[in-house]
Amino acid sequence: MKRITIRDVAKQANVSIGTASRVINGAPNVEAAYRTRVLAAIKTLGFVPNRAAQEVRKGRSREIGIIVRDITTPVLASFVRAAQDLFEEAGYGLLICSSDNRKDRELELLRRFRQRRIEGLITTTSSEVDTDLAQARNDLDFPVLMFDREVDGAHDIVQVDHASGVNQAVTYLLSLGHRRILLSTGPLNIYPARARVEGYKRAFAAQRLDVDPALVRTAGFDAATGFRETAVALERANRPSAIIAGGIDMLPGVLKAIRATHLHVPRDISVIGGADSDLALLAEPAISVLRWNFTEIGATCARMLLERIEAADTEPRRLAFAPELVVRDSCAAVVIAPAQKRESRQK
Amino acid sequence: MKRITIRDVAKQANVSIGTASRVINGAPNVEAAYRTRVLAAIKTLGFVPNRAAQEVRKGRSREIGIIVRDITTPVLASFVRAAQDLFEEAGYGLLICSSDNRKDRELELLRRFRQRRIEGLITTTSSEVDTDLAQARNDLDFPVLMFDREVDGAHDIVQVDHASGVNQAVTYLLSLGHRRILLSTGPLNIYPARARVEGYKRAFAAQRLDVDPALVRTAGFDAATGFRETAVALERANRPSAIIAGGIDMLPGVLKAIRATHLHVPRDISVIGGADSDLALLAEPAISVLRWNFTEIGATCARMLLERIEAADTEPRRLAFAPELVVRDSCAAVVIAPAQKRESRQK
DNA sequence: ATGAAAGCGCTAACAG
DNA sequence: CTGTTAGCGCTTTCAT
Repeated sequence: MKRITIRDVAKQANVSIGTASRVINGAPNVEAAYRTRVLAAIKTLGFVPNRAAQEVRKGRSREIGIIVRDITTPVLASFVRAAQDLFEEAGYGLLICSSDNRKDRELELLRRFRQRRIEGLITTTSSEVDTDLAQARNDLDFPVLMFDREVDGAHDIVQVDHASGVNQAVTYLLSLGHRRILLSTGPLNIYPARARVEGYKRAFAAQRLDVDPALVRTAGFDAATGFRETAVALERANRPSAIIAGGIDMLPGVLKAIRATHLHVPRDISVIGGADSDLALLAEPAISVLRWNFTEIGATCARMLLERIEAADTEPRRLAFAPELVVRDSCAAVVIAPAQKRESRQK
Repeated sequence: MKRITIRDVAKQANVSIGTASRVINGAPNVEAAYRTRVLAAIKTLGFVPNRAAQEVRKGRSREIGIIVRDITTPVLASFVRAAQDLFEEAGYGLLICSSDNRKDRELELLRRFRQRRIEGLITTTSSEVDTDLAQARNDLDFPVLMFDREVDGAHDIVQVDHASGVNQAVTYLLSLGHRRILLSTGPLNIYPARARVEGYKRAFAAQRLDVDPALVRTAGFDAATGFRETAVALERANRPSAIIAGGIDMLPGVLKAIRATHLHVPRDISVIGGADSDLALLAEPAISVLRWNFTEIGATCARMLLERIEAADTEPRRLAFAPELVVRDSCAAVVIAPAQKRESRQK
């Protein structure tokens, strides 16, 4: 089965290759009779232009890359979808990849994107301090928009204001009388974890309360870590009275661990989720969460990157979106004297 | 910023373009001294071969395409990941796209894949009977593996045995005394919906019971439809005593609708989910589900497609995987006399 | 083992 | 408006 090329089309339509090409690319200056003949030839032969050849010749790919940690996370999907809509409208295709938060995979994806000569990249990174990754990013000859990270280099940056989010959550819990609040989040070499810890400390400081460093855990963002951290914390004699899931998809892990201890939410333990989800909404009781408008954020990223592609040498920009605390039924007021807490469990 | 090409590398290393190319492609017959010089040049110049040019010249893309309805669905993500692992190992890249179950988008994706000259495709389809889609699929000049669909054409087919799954679910519910069982699933122009309905009827027939056609709903697979169908059904005087979510991600919608009516699971209404999820596991009570090994299925699809690429003219094959009913706490035995049911609601 | 040169499928510049 | 032709970046003969 021989591949049909533009040459076959030209021959079939009895025109030159150039004319065939013009028709394919919708050039205006083609006589109607020729155009119809070429179109007919395309149809009968079932010709589809070879994209790779077009890219080589045109010297540009009209593709944008995007790297997320895990496309499965529904909020990230809405982020990607919003960005995709804008890119398609602007004539760009979108290559979507998951890094699984692994350095080797991230490097591999950057390499492939270079090979593909993409014209822009929206990405997070598994580490802000890793020199290999920083090197690989700086070797890129297309603009990079950093999402929710804090890195050196001339990148545009769009972030979620996690400090504000966790600050709202902790302030709320403190007002309910909670003092032992577990924050489980990712490693401090990544901005969202640092910001959450900062927001946590700020909220305590505002009330002139001390932070128990043992309650600030930075082991990882994923659900499995959420499970482990929660399980360990709940087994301790002086267990926390509230937990903040400091990651976008940690909530399942946290809830599984709580379930395993037979503690009751919110009577025995209050919970605030790191992002909204069906699970948070449908859990019994419904879980209070920090929520962002990911669709808006995705659209903004796309817009900024498109502008950057147009104007490569303007100043890098930086933007932050503040989350909103959605109060549902997963946080209860707590008796102030710590000794009482154990009793309330019996009730 | 000038793009560096293999020509620059050759010049820098003082070798011919051919030699540079041989080094880049790891050809064995290059003298060590030349090789090191080329490698050094590549490094200092930061050269990365242009993938599009390679594809044009080699006449093949070494890419596989995959179209799923919605990559967000976690089970589909594990399906894709398993397939991806095998493809990468075999030297193929994977282009992952969501069709959103929309015909226009599906056609557009097929068109793009043709332009990209992919060498194989794993896909579902939004309609098995649509002639445009069938036409577009048959115009493809690379092998297509149909996932969970029933279409004409010389495609390999891998399916989930939904008939068996729903049959298990209904048989189980009948054994608990349920008679009014709502099955909410997708339109009958798609295999998984047809198969589920068939499994439903078979289970009733096996007990010599009649099916109430009003309880077999085929409006759609998505969560929003699950919500609507459930809400409507629960408002009727003679409401069902059990609901089967006949779709991979319908459960959130079903549960939301139940929540809105203040009915209690499983006392007032029993529920079986169409696929396993964190939500099913963590809901209160935990939801019984039909479960498949999506990782295994994804790997199988990849393997079959790779074999098909090797041997284009062997007989198309067909495979089905049976789901397993995972019993949790969302189904209760029901009092047989229908009149009693309303009372139990007050209790 | 290496270099020169042809050419993959296509677009665009040029001449007519 | 159309045809001819150079050449995008690369791989792969074909000589040497």
